[in-house]
Amino acid sequence: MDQLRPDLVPHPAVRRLSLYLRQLELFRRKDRRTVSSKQLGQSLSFTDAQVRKDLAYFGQFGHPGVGYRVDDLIARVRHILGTDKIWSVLLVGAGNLGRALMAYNGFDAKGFRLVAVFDADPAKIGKRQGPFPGSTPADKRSFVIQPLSQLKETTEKQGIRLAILAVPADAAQEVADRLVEAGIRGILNFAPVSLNVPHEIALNAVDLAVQLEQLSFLANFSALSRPA
Amino acid sequence: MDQLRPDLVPHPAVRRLSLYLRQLELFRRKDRRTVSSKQLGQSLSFTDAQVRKDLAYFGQFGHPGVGYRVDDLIARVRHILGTDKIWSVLLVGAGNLGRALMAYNGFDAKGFRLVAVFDADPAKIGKRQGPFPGSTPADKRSFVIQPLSQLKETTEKQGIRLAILAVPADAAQEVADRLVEAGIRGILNFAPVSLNVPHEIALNAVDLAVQLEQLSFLANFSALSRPA
DNA sequence: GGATGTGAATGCATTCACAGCA
DNA sequence: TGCTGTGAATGCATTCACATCC
Repeated sequence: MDQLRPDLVPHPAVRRLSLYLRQLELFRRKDRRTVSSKQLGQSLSFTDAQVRKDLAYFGQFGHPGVGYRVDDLIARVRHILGTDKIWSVLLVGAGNLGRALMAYNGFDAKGFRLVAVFDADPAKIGKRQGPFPGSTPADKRSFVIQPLSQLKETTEKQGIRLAILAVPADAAQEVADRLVEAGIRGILNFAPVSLNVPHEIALNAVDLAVQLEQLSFLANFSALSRPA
Repeated sequence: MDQLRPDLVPHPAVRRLSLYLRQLELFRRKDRRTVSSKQLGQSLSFTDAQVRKDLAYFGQFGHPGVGYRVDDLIARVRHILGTDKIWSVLLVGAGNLGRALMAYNGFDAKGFRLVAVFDADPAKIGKRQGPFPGSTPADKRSFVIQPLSQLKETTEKQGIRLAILAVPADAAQEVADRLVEAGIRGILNFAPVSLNVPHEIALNAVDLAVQLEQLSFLANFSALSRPA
């Protein structure tokens, strides 16, 4: 696995790997010990062959006649995805979405920890956000909003490698540049713009409008293309 | 265009169509009158051939020697995506993410309008959320949280066809079932679970963990696979 | 010259189908 | 028998390359 050449792996396969992990964790919560490619596939509407092929890109994890041991496969997939270690993550943008992300407490279980929050607005800088209602008693985290000028220092000091970008569209590219400059290795962009970053920086985007437009397109025609 | 068979169109092409639209609107704001497939492609890191092929799935919109008229192409793409009309959208889940979505005011410009919000929590029902700071003066919208029991009635009365699902994972499937029952045609799911819905219902999912895991995978190897 | 639209060629990803193992 | 892992076959999507038009 450590000799894995990730550029030989189909991108869609990596995406599905995350979904397999999510389902496996669900199976484990239900105390399932093993799962077959068929069962795992069905739970996600993929074929069994797809599941086996995807997993086989990364190694031989299964047991013929038995399936995959749930615990074991979870550990393997986490290792492949790199989430068997904890990633420190920073957030830029303490607006509405930013606050929702600060309040979200599903990060830790997935191997991510939000450790710093930045914003350009002087009115917000230095203010403390949180702790948030609904967070577990053990997890009364809160964040002091930092100015962008501290991006590099904080990133280096805290060994942060991933960033979530939740700023207005017209600020996004500039912030992205500064993130790269600060040494960030991957950016999750929620701003509705296409960012330019050096090719060695991992980039992922979530655009609400794009998502809704897909639905709009499909929903317009679902009546027609219904077979039954 | 109205005779378009959307099942003949590659799914990735539809996704890119949304991105083209976003870029076109950007070009228009900069008062560009026409744009070539090459320019449009470059702005998104696609090839010019990709852009032309994608657009050609839907019709002949370009002018040889000139390119595409920005205004015209925007109108065409909107029509294809179905966002030349306004879609009423409902939201289920008035938690942190739900609140961020209520406060978001980019919906209207894209052809969507959030018109109703539901939650299962009796403590929230009947309460008014908003208006939200940062919204334009003309747009002081607010929402009275409705109980799920009103899902069907509200959906029908207001002609709502799309839903955004922002509830905890363990409630998501049940809510999805009720949305389908209420006559919803498309669901955007933010809960980290795989939903089962009838195939004629359009479904799109955004899972924060999945997004971050992709970055984690890529960032782990970006140092290795750097060519320069 | 500068651009589109599009068949043909290529390249990827998915699916099939089966040998081999528990 | 039940299931994995995997080459071979298929099916999609992307890219090429060029006829066509302004």
